[in-house]
Amino acid sequence: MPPGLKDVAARAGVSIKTVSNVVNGYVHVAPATRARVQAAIDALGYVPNMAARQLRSGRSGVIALAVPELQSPYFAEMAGLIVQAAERRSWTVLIDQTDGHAERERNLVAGLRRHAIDGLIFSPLALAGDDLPKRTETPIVLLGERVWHGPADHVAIDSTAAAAEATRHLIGLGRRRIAAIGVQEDPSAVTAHQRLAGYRLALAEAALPPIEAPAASFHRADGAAAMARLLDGDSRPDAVFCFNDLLALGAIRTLLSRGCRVPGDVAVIGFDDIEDGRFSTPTLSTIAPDAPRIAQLAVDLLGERLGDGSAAAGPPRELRVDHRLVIRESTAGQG
Amino acid sequence: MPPGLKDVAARAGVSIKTVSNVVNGYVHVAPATRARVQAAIDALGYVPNMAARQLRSGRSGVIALAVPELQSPYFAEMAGLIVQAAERRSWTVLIDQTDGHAERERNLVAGLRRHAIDGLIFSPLALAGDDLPKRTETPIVLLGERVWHGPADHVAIDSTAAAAEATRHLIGLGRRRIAAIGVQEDPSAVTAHQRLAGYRLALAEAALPPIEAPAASFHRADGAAAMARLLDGDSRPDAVFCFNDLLALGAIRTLLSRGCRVPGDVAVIGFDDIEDGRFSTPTLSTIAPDAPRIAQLAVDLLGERLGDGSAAAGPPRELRVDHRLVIRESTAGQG
DNA sequence: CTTAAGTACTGCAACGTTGTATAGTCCAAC
DNA sequence: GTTGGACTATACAACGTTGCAGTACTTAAG
Repeated sequence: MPPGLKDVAARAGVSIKTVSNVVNGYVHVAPATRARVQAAIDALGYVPNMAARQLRSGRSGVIALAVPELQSPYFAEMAGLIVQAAERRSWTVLIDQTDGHAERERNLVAGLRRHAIDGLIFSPLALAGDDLPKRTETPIVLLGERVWHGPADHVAIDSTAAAAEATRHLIGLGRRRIAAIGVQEDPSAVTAHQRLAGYRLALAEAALPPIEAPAASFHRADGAAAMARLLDGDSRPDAVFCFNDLLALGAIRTLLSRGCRVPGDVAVIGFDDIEDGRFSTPTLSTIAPDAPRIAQLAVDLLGERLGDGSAAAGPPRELRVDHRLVIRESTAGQG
Repeated sequence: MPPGLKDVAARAGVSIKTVSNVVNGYVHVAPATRARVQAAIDALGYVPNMAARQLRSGRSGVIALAVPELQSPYFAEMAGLIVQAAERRSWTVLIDQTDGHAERERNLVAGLRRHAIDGLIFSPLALAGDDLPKRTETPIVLLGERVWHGPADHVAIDSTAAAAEATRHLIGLGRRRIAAIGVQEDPSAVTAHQRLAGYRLALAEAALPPIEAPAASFHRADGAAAMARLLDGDSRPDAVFCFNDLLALGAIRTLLSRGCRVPGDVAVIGFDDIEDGRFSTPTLSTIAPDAPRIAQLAVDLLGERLGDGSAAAGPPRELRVDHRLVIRESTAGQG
């Protein structure tokens, strides 16, 4: 049985509350007493019991991060950054995988773990904006592209504008048959829809016809399969905008294994700027969201809502984060 | 203020304990009472308070997973698998990033969060076996290659044997100048040492000279840099065994960008079988640990230690998991 | 000398839950 | 008609912590 305040108090010859005061850095404790208590704490190896603390205070010091899947590098990198940002506030992060199932996402928000976490950073995949309850027990920060004017705080880049930029880059290379990989029918697939919108916008500006290839999900295998279908079809593209980097890496794999040169025959651009793309062959042009800033802002937003002060309430905030077009070999190389 | 047992009890006209009994599925509750209580629970949206439950029971239902970094695909994939395995026991997983700092790893084991977690799955990078305390408050399962006969349970593949296999594969291709990338001086870098041992073993069998290239850490950039140094040096290799897949992908990037053919001029093999290697160009030969099984066993081991029954005590267990040599284009391709 | 303010510390209650002890009811068996 | 057992429900105490109220002493001001 680990020692409690009681045991420390007995050993130091003071009351339980005094020990508590020392632990919490309360000012009015005589130096001599403080030293005596501290000695007892060290001797017994006392560690505060978080469960009891939480029971009293209602705060656990734990925030949850819900992502579709850690196996995707983008989410893994984001998770890492959020853990780092949370650490600066000495919060711990509990990671939930939703696998993109709407029901799991709904359960999460409905607050199954309501008492265990102080806040939730949520990167929804299947959940549409309307699915979120108007007011939630624990503050929620939404991550990634979302419908604006939702009921919760959210941090995102302007996905549509970024997609348009990527497409315009391909157009600027002189390409005319520009395909998009990653199209999804499901109306709740907001990411796919926003990137598709940007793609269509840019093509319309240049009066070029869209070539839209669906993808069941956003993994390498889906990109490889979609590219294969495009190559087997009637309208072989000379450039492809993939809705994320994994799709792009899969597409490049198919292209190269069929003897197509990248970017010579087909230029490819992705989205997310995962580390893989910086070392792939060819290296991958992409849209780079300012991921560290997204993580920091998400944590800061939670921090404001949790601050017992005034800023806790207030209307949902929508923070937009910058992105950059990163041009690498897959669109500008010699291959 | 969220409702508690008290509120439900008042609404259903029963005692607090009866509500508790309903919630916990205690058998001897009259059907009528149960229904009435359940109705009150639903009406109020009662959710048990985990903090209070933990305070009573000493169990939080949370296990921690400590990995060096989520940004590395291998650890991200492993984290995902462990979250899935834990979910089957309805445990949640709290993820800690140690960044490979020995001090952070030590703190973790010393149990800063001792009261908050029921168990720890730990993938140490900097911590040597001796650093672990003999007996810990919370059960610990070690992941990845470890010195055998340590003080805690552990699950690992036979890293040395696997490294030897990979090296023998290169020898079998007829290569004679076989380099290793990922050598680390630090005696606590167990992974690097074990893989180096396997490499040396296989080379010694074939009476071939070792060519050993250090790497500061196990990222793509380190692999790229190490490969560049090898190519600039005197003994240009015709094959490379990289201590993990990221190093290998970095090495391949350097080779291709300098006009070397892979595997034509230099064959490359990695270790871990991360998803990237299945879609890179060329696809990456590698050693594939049975990762889902590692995750499952790690969680099961914790489960046994936490089982209030008999199996809780007992000497540390060492579980070995299978691995496979996966041959892809980077050693067997046409390039 | 009285009052007020500040310092150092203590004791009690409460957070929401569950284990143990207990009490009452009902029915069957002796 | 008593005894014993199974069933149903309750009361109380704890788990370890902290907020609040309160006591006792010291110092400074009026």
